[in-house]
Amino acid sequence: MVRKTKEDAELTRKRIINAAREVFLTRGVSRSTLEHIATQAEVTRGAVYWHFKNKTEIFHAIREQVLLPLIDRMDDSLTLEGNEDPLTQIEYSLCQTIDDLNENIEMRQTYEIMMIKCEYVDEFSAVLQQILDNCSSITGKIKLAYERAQTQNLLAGSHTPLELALDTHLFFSGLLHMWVKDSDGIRFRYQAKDLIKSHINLRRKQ
Amino acid sequence: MVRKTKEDAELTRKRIINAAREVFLTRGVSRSTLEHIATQAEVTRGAVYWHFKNKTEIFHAIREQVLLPLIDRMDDSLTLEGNEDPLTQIEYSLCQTIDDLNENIEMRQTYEIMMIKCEYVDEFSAVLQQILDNCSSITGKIKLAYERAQTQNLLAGSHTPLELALDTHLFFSGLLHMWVKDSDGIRFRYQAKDLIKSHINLRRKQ
DNA sequence: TTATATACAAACAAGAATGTATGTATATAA
DNA sequence: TTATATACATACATTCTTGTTTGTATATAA
Repeated sequence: MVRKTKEDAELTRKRIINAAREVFLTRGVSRSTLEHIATQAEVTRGAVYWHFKNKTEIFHAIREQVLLPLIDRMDDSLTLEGNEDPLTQIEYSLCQTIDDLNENIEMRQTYEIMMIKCEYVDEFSAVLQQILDNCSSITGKIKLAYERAQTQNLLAGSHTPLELALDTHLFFSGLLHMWVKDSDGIRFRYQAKDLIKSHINLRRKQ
Repeated sequence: MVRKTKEDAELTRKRIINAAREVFLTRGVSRSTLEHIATQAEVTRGAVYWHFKNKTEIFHAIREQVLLPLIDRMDDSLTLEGNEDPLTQIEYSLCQTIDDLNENIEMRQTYEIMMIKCEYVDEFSAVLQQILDNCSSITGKIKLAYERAQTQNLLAGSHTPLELALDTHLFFSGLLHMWVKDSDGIRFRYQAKDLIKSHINLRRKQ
């Protein structure tokens, strides 16, 4: 039977997005067909084509649903002058992301899709540039925090905030990739936050 | 015309592997058809099916061609007692990998395929476990080097070799991912070795 | 109250990709 | 010298997907 009100239609749209996330996760983006997604969403391909032009548009919808909130949160926890010292602020910010991954299924699934269930070619290759831009932005935020740490004489050694920020960002990128791949949780998921703490302590003057 | 000798056949096999690497790189693994690969290799699908059971087998052939030599080299440069101090040994070992990526087209292409042109589902998901195992192995090697560094009192701070090794490995994982994504070279490729040097200096007692 | 746009479902047509089966020329072993 | 296995090329049948088109029930605006 046909959905009726605008609210119903919006609900259908969300069902399709959620269904697509599940299907992408288990079958990979390429092997997922609109029929798979429709079935999972308990609608027909007609509904899918009504709400989205094609699979790529669904993909982007999934990305936006999760990534936009994340960037905001990351921004806040790093930029806002908190009552914590800057190094602890960085530590908490990274740990917060790990907590998010653990608690938020949609975010976890989306990260997994973006990292190991998607091929960045053709329509998707533009996403790579977005990712790089995003990284620059995050590194910039971390750098600001390290600058404050430097001003407050919290840092061990004589490394520039930029060096430290790049190193931290690369560490965290690696950690996220491993976190996602380590679906058993044995190698990285359980100790992710310890690794972060340890990473930050490396820079802390004792 | 039909290839004749065994040497010719082996040559055809290699042509197919090389062709597949190129095709995978530009079209992604999923969207690459055996017809694409055959055309690129200037043979027909008949030849491809003669040498390989299917696309997955070609994928694994590409992986083995590059990854096996790499592991050996990484092993050597980290395990062998060189005349360098252990920290420099780690640094050189990581830099060596970057040099390899810059110089060896096949390795560069293969890394790019494995990281951003492949979906790890179904037949490919087993590769994830291999990657994790590989990472454990590399982390173990790095840890040994850090242990020697500790014995020689080269380390700043009071961090365990395991902590340091995990941190270094995650840093390097992140770096490789960024290196691959940064096809312009602007953000990471040009300064990759500086980042490594900086990372190692962070641990060095001055 | 009626016309129209909305929100889908269902049917259709076309192309693409895969695996297999068959054909064949040549090297090689007997 | 001949039989056979090798190393492919070619042809075929089948399945999957996709995009589009058509149909239709219902909400909503006029």
